[in-house]
Amino acid sequence: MSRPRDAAATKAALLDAATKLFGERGFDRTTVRDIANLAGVNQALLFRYFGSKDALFATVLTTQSRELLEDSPAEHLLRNVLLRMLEEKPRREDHPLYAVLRSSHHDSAADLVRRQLGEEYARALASLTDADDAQLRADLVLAWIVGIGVLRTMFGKEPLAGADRAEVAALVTKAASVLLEHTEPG
Amino acid sequence: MSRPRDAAATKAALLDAATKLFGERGFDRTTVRDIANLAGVNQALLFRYFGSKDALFATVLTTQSRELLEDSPAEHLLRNVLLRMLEEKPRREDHPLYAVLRSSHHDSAADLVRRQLGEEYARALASLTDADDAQLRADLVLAWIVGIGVLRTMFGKEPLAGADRAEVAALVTKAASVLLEHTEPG
DNA sequence: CCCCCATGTAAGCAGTTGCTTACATCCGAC
DNA sequence: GTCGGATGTAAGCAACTGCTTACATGGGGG
Repeated sequence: MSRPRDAAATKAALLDAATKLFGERGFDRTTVRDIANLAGVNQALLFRYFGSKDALFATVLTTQSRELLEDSPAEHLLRNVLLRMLEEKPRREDHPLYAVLRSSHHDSAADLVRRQLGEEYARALASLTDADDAQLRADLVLAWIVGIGVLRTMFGKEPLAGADRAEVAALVTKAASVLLEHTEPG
Repeated sequence: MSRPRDAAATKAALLDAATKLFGERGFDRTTVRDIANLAGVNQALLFRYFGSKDALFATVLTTQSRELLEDSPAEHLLRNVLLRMLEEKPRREDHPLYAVLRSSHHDSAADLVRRQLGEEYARALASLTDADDAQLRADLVLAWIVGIGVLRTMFGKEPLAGADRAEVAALVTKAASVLLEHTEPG
């Protein structure tokens, strides 16, 4: 009884619950029992379908960011990521960055995934400039996005936390364009 | 035998070990046994002198923040803070920032860092511009500095983590000057 | 119809965690 | 000296963790 026998729905429920809890509490403070309860699923199924808590975390990160990266052409990536980060009610679970920030891992598969994500964002941003140090410039822009997320959601720093999205986005894109502009011929 | 009977030294050893480990691993991934071992102290003493792991964490943060004081002339503040954030090893006073970032819950800890960030840095940075939204601009610059620290020390993101300090500082100051410049009369 | 396996469940295992307890031992006050 | 509290030690407890196992069950293919 109880659950409909539907593996796909069960997996999805687990992934949703994990996404929410990892984003809100971080990896360590989220237990597999919490995830299973929120999903309304027996916790043994979590291991059947995802293998381990680490693997589930990795799956959460990759699926989340794939969507964002694929939906945004490079020239709009900065703005899109920024706006997502600046949403009125910061739905923490919405952005994998929050899960990453609240879970600092120096071992395990999750660390690898985090590295890959950073590379993907940086590569996309680096394509916006033809400067010699494009990669470094991209890292700096990425750092800015991360820092804004940290101050807003983890520290609640005012006035940034309560600032108007458009205003913030305008200031950041203006300043970041100094780093990401193409050199004009002539 | 073993330890000299010196409560003050024991407390100090525990506090030092806790400071180091909380900063490196965060609250959750640091165990009281780790702290006691690093301090060379029986773990029962940790509870005798600090009450609980939570209380020890709070003590670490408050103790450190009292040490955090840096006076730089406002015009050089950005550069000084930047260079400091780009140092190879984070300073002792920088640890509360990372300790909090690596520790997912602890609201009081977040309050502490927020207050420091606001009063120490943001106010000074805000004095660098006369724009209406000086505070917001200062927060954004501060967010950048924090983000750079996160990518370097927590994520080890390359090429940023291994980049030349001066080069990074040059790029950041150039882009940040867009936000912090004074409006020219006429 | 029946069999079989994908799906779901209940229970528990081994390791770790924060914290406590019961007990030695030292040292200063008297 | 000796008494008592401050200091240090060893052991263990109860709860929680990720994960596994042994077992029900239902539905689709033969």
